[in-house]
Amino acid sequence: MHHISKEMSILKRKKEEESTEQKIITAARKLFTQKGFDAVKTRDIAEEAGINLALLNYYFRSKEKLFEIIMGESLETFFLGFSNIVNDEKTTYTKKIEQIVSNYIDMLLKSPDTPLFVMNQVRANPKRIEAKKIFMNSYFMKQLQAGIKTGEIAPMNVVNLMLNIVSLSIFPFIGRPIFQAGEGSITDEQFIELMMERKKMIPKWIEATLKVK
Amino acid sequence: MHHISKEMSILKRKKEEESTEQKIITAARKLFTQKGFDAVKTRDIAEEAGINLALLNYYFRSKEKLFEIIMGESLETFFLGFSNIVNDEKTTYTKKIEQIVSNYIDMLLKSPDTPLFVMNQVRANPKRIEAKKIFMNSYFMKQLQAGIKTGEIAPMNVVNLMLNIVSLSIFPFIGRPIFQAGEGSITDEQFIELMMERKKMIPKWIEATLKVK
DNA sequence: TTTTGATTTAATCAACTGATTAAATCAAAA
DNA sequence: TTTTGATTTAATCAGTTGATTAAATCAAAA
Repeated sequence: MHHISKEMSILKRKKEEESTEQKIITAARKLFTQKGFDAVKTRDIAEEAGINLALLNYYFRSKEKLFEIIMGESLETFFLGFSNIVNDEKTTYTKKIEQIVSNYIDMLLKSPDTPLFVMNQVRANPKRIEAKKIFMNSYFMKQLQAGIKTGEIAPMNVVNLMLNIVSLSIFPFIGRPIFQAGEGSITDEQFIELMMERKKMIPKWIEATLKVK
Repeated sequence: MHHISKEMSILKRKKEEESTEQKIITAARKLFTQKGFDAVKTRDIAEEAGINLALLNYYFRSKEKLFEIIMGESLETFFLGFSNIVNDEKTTYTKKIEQIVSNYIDMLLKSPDTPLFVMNQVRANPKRIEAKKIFMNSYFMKQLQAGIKTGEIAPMNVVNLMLNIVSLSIFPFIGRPIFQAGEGSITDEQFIELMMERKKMIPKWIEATLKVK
């Protein structure tokens, strides 16, 4: 019964700084991505959002409901851009490699906790993610196979190629806490700088592997 | 008081299949690495170990205590082999690259959940891990810099080189649930086969990147 | 057989947690 | 001013969870 009024309120609250719904989602996203589902308490979310527990359940019926929203967002962030790039028929495969790398590194510089969060949740609750299918049926895939046929690319398992591109782009963000732990470690600025360099270099490195027999 | 008798029992129980302590640790390792600290209940561990809750607390005073043991094991698994390889003064840097890759892929084929587990825990509770220090002070490092000086290796940030080696080796295991989700996905056997191929190829790919300017 | 320590059973605790409810408050629209 | 909906406060509930305890059982050593 309470929830009918909710929808109407959204229309009313026109251009305020941030709606209560958004405050809750923002807080939930921060905590869920940082600590995972089980480690986060609904009371923590309410506090982080600057509201109270009752209101949280007034907007989102349950912790699970709220979580699913965050999860959906993250999956979209993670796969949507990829899908668009890889199916563009106007770009060369070389250009696509650059775009995939740029896309991931830029995104991860903004949301560094996303990959660990996504990997955890996918493992805990195997979703219908068709990452491999997207790649296998992509225009990018056809371009690569054409390149192999002409000899421009050395024969190789294209799945391994794809693994290489995403590994080099994503892993540094997953392993970040390890490189940044301890004394003589990297500052945040140095890490960003390093990733910017990788953004330039990964496509070149990948190109080099395409010549390896 | 109960815990004094525990130590003595270890001496007694000579060559039985598996001590109760070990059964508990094995169960805890399985569950913790699969699901993380918060998602695992002490009752789950007891059940998985085939004993009861009271006995679990009789051996290990608390869930935390038990967790620290598993965590320590995992960190050791993850970094000890690496440290040995990288400081061997008798092998070439090329050989070291092969060994690092082999070491990680072999280990991860046995314990696929370790990296995600370690990354999660390190982030949640930043430990004094000196991964970067180990690498920076290693003999491997000196060999690389010597190679750059002679021009055998193109000038590059050695941290990026290290990142490349571990990214290519480890990430496929972290991303595994994604590649294996959905319909037209890879079987376990195919995944292992793919990793065996990577074990051969990654050193070659890395070699290729060493020539990139 | 007696004794000792390992293990189980079962009950209990206190704290936490997700969720709900009713009443009060508040701000803004009508 | 009245009304309406958003939000708070405070209390409560039931289920979970980590942990402890006492008594019973069991197996093997002494």
